[in-house]
Amino acid sequence: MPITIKDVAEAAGVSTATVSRALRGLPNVDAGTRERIRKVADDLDYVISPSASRLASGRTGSIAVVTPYIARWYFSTVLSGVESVLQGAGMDLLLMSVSTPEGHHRMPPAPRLRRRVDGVIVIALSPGDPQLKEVLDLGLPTSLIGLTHEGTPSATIDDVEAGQTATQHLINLGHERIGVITGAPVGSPFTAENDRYKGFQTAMEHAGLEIDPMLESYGYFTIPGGEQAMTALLTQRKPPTAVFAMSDEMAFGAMRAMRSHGLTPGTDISIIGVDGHDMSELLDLTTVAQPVADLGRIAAEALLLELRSPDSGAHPEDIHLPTRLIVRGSTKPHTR
Amino acid sequence: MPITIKDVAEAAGVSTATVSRALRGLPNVDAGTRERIRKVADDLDYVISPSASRLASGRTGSIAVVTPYIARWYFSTVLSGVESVLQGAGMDLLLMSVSTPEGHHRMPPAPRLRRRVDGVIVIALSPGDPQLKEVLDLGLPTSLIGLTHEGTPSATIDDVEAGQTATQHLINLGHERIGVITGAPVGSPFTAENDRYKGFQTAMEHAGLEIDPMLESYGYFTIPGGEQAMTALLTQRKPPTAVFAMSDEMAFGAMRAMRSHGLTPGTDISIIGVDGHDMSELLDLTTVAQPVADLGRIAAEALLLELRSPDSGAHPEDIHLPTRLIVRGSTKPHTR
DNA sequence: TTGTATGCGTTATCAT
DNA sequence: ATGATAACGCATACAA
Repeated sequence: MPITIKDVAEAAGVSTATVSRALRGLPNVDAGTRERIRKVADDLDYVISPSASRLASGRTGSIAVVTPYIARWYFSTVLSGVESVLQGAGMDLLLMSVSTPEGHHRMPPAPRLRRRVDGVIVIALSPGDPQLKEVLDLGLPTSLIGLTHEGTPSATIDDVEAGQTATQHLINLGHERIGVITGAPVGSPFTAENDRYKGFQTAMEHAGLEIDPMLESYGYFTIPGGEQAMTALLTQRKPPTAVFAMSDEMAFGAMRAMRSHGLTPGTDISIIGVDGHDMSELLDLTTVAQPVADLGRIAAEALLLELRSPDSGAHPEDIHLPTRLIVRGSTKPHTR
Repeated sequence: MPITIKDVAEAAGVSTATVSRALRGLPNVDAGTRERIRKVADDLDYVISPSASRLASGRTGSIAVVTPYIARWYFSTVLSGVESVLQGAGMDLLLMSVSTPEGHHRMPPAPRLRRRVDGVIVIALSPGDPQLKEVLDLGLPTSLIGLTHEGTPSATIDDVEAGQTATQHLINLGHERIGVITGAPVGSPFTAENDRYKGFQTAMEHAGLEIDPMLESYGYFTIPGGEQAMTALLTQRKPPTAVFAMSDEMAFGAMRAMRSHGLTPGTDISIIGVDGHDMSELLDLTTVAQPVADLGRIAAEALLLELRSPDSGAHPEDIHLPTRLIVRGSTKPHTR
């Protein structure tokens, strides 16, 4: 029923081959012919059949975004950056979540990727996640965001630096008993998390401060988690005077825990996060902001580039984007 | 290079037609044959070619989600609900934003939808938006979320009720000078917004209270917008004692404005929002919560249903999901 | 229940 | 610069 390339060809008095070339902007087409074909196609309201085009060309014109979450600030913001670029490039964006909104696992994404996308963008999956390996094993052009993997291009921030910056800020304010809220309990496989911890360690060492294991807690990168983590820290015999939370959302929860205990963030206990979350300004949270949407854009652009020149050896492995310390009211000089 | 249906057919000693039927679970296939084919396909690691299948069948197996924003709480949460259902149904989800992350306009979505999806889910576009009309005019099975349109199924909350509930709550607390923060300046074309305002009016009328035009402001459904709006209200000669903000995010901004003016939300001025935003609990904001992810799920399920039975006359037009008043510290009895 | 054969709408190769 | 035509890989009507 819909108009096909054949209809256009007949109406324009040329072959389908010429129509195909003309409409795709390929060379070796008379300028006049091309214009005529364009007009005819437009008049006929012709729309190419993606399925047919894909079948014949082998290219799908679409890119999958694999993410553990959709409704969380970091992920949705990255996603918006990615979408922006892909949309501009005329690429279809296939969204694929690895876990349900409730956090449950579900069908692995890899099988659902095969034969239907030209490339994949993976957001902040844990490097140890088997799902990640499966996706990478697909052998598709891939771009990582918020995690690195040997041999795969990625867009990240310098998490070591971020952790160090955050910690150093607290140190500069005179704090010595500095607590830390990480994501997962034990040696997590999360690149970002590990690196931020390294930065924390480095800063502490340089300052000649000791890391008290009792001042370490974890909050799964969620608000409630951060609240619990902070509560745990507060119930120590000797609570910290400052806390480095590895994400703004955990910091939010931590601030809430402080208030529940009658403490004022900043005044009683300093707290700093990482992210630059929309809400951090509102909550007056000091944070090490990262250009999240840009991470998405950069990764998408890198992938598009690779798709266009599958050969060009010089693949920039990992692109680092700068972070920025934003000092607000949640961190204040230590008063003894 | 990849395995095709032909390879499977040969390996299983049957025709491609039988393989096609067997693998798709169609009837009229011997149970044994089907099993054998399944095993062979599995052994060969066969994956169907979507392009070929689509071209031959005419179905794309994918659904587009058209949304004005991706990185905002309401939209990303709806999206996660939608994705969850579509993923479960084995449908591809094509994400298509109508504006850039910066809010700028871009290529209209309608042309990008043609011939590549079986159905469309539209999230909270303004009823007057030309983009919406274009999408609807595509004639594709469509499901709306957060907006209604004559003749198109939708999943929404009862916004009139929500507005009324919120306002009534303030009234019940003894407030009389009640301000309202809407989204857009003049008679906005936004279904939800208009309805919430109607609810506001109704509640005020029933209580015999007058609506002071000077106590109406707008904040574009954003935090900064809400802050400005509240600031405008606070600089009135006679500020309100309570404010109904049409979204939690605007309420957040409003709370910030209050604090900037040395006022405490709840104690000095009561404020209530609509949404049930993740952060509302943290900020102790009273709100009329809506089941956002559910809206996405319901809409997706409705669309799937329609795709499966294009005929079955009884299309439930608009599905209303219940809201829930959550009272927190931002609203308190009026003290004169 | 199974096989045969045609069509789906392009792309791309090879001529011209 | 343009045309003819063979893939591309599957679905489906029709036969058997």
